[in-house]
Amino acid sequence: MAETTEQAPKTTRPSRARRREEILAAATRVFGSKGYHQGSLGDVAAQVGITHAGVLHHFGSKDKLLWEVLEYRDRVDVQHLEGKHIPGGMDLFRHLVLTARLNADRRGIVQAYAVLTGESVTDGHPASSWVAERFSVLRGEISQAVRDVAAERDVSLRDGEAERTAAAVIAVMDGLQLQWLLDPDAVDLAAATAAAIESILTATLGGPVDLVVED
Amino acid sequence: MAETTEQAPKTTRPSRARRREEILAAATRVFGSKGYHQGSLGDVAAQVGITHAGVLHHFGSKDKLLWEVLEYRDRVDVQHLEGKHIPGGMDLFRHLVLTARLNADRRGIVQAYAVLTGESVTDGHPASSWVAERFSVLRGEISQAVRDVAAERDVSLRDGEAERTAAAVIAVMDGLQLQWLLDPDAVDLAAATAAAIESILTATLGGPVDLVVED
DNA sequence: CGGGGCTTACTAACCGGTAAGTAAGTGTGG
DNA sequence: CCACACTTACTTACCGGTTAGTAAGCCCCG
Repeated sequence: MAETTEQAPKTTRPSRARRREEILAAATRVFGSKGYHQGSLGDVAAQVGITHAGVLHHFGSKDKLLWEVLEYRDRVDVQHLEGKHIPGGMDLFRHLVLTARLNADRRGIVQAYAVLTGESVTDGHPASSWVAERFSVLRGEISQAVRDVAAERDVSLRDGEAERTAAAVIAVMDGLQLQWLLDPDAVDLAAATAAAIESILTATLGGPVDLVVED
Repeated sequence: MAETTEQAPKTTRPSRARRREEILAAATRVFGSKGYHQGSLGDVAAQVGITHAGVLHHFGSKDKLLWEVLEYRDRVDVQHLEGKHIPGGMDLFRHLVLTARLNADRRGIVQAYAVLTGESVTDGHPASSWVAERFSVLRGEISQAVRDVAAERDVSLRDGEAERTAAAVIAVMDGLQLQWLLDPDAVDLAAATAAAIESILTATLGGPVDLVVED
């Protein structure tokens, strides 16, 4: 594969920042398609046309690269929000449904998330605390939205019901992603996610909800 | 009879069947705690006090060992059914809730399932077809149960709604397991699973469902 | 002309799998 | 009832391949 290293394809060598971004994008693809343990620094390096030592030059170690990949994913994930901060109340659930719809065309990122999340359950995995923290934050945000909407509608919630609902919403999104990744024809990610969230919310709030999104 | 001491095999070598079972149990622990790629044959072998070549003597290759581990998990998983075949109709959902309750005390098996399922999303993973097949069968069984219960109640389902509901039920179970594994204090596996399934079914069937299980 | 970006070269650790040897059991014919 | 043939259950040794990480040096750009 490394034929002639001779060639100056670009006018200048990419700047440090740009090169790092290239590597992060490549690492996302590699870790997403092969997992963290099975995806090697050599694989990542090959995708940007350098050697694995070149990658280490920028990130120091594989673990540090993973951490930056995870932060990078977060950045990309909220990119379409375009500055507007993460919504609350019923808009949060519309945002989740919209995200699922967008995800149906971003298989790579979804796969990276699924693989790393599953892998993080293994003992001492470098991503486990990141994933756990992420779940915790998400549960907090979503359960707050549940409480807000319930208050708005004068619905009283049982003890811990907001948290249970939040966990269920996250769970159904992750679980559907998994099934969709393994068999895209068997599961319509956007439709199934919307229907499931609607079911869960309707049951919790005791009345119909409107998740229609137009944009 | 009097002469031939039908001795308990304490000092003798374990029989083939027993040894294989020992190795399968060890492999379940290893793959569950470290994943398939990261868990080595040496790890498995050490747990039964032999070398990695000894493990290969019994199973031929690491891939074949994994396959038998997956079947082994299935066997253990339905063990509590005690001969009675997998139920249908509303009993199937009660069975799922019961399984979740039992799983809360079988962390190892749940972890193995979660890790291998997540890993299976990677390209060319030896377990991917097994997991995909498993999801497919489960969706089929559960969607049939949904249709049966709907017919029983004279509820008409929209096109593909039974399948969507089935996918959501599986998804919420898997997703909650993931969150529970990463933070057992934050999620009550049994309660959250029961509540989520009840929500989804209630929405699909347009009326209350009874998931109470006693045994 | 200096330093960052990168390569080449190397190391030490593992990995799964194979081959060959060995000790212990099992079956059987005389 | 036992000797001999054969099988089973491993072990030790080794192979080729892959891995992350280190060290040192080259080269191009500003």
